[in-house]
Amino acid sequence: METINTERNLRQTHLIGMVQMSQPVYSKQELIERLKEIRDKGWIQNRRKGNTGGIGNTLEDLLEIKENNLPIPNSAEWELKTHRKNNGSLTTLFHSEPSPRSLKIVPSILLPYYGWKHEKAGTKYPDSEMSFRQTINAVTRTDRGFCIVIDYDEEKILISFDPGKVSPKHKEWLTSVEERVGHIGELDIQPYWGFDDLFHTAGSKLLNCFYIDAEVKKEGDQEYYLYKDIYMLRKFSKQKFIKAIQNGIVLIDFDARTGHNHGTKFRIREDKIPILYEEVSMF
DNA sequence: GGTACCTGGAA
DNA sequence: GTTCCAGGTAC
Repeated sequence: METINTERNLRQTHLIGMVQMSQPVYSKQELIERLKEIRDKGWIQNRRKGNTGGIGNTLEDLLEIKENNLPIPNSAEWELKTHRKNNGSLTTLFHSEPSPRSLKIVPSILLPYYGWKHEKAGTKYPDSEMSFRQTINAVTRTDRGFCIVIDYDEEKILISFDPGKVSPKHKEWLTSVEERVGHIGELDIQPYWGFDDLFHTAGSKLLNCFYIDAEVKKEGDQEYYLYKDIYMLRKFSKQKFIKAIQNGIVLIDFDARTGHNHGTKFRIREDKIPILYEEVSMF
């Protein structure tokens, strides 16, 4: 395993890499140094115009790494996450489709029976385009009546629907749901994630994490990033994770339209990622 | 080529 | 903070 730590060598390795060899490998301390160098460069132009993931992709370009493949030892145990400061948006932790998987419950049930007409149906998309987008937490129901329930006895978390909690603004939608489903009440089949499966997915992806909190500015239609706060987070905690769900800090995000199910995400409120870990370092 | 993942917003 | 939404890749 070779260690590369100069710009020139990185470039050479990258060129060689294009014809066959592996990426450069850093020690964790060297990766932190590289991240600090990038921070010290100041504002950096987005290199992936038109892609909303530009902030993360641009950082990956600067590190000369492939997506989701950190060039450090035990890279399978590490994740690189980039987040925009001050935009209030959620950070995606990982994706996981709910059980029972065989039912493909999102595209086969939630979207057709509980979805609504996509706002761009008839323009960008076909007239029949449906949408089911819900960001759901365990503390309050959404205005369409969905929430997360944690069942400690059965060791699973599940999605609940209460038509009595649907906001009046969605009255027409509720009526259409009743017509489509045939009756109204709790979901006949509640999507769920078993604790074991969930902890396995979360733990294997989030065990350790480099988390970069970046500032963003825009000049014209061009974005610039300042990769400012560098965190090293170690030892993902299942206990803290389930508690964060219970407290409404971690949410479940359904994200499907007819032509594209973006997948079901576990997401966390801004800047809260460190609370999921036993050890937090900042650089 | 379909499904489940990845990276994330804007209002 | 909530609601609704985006372009991509791995297999």
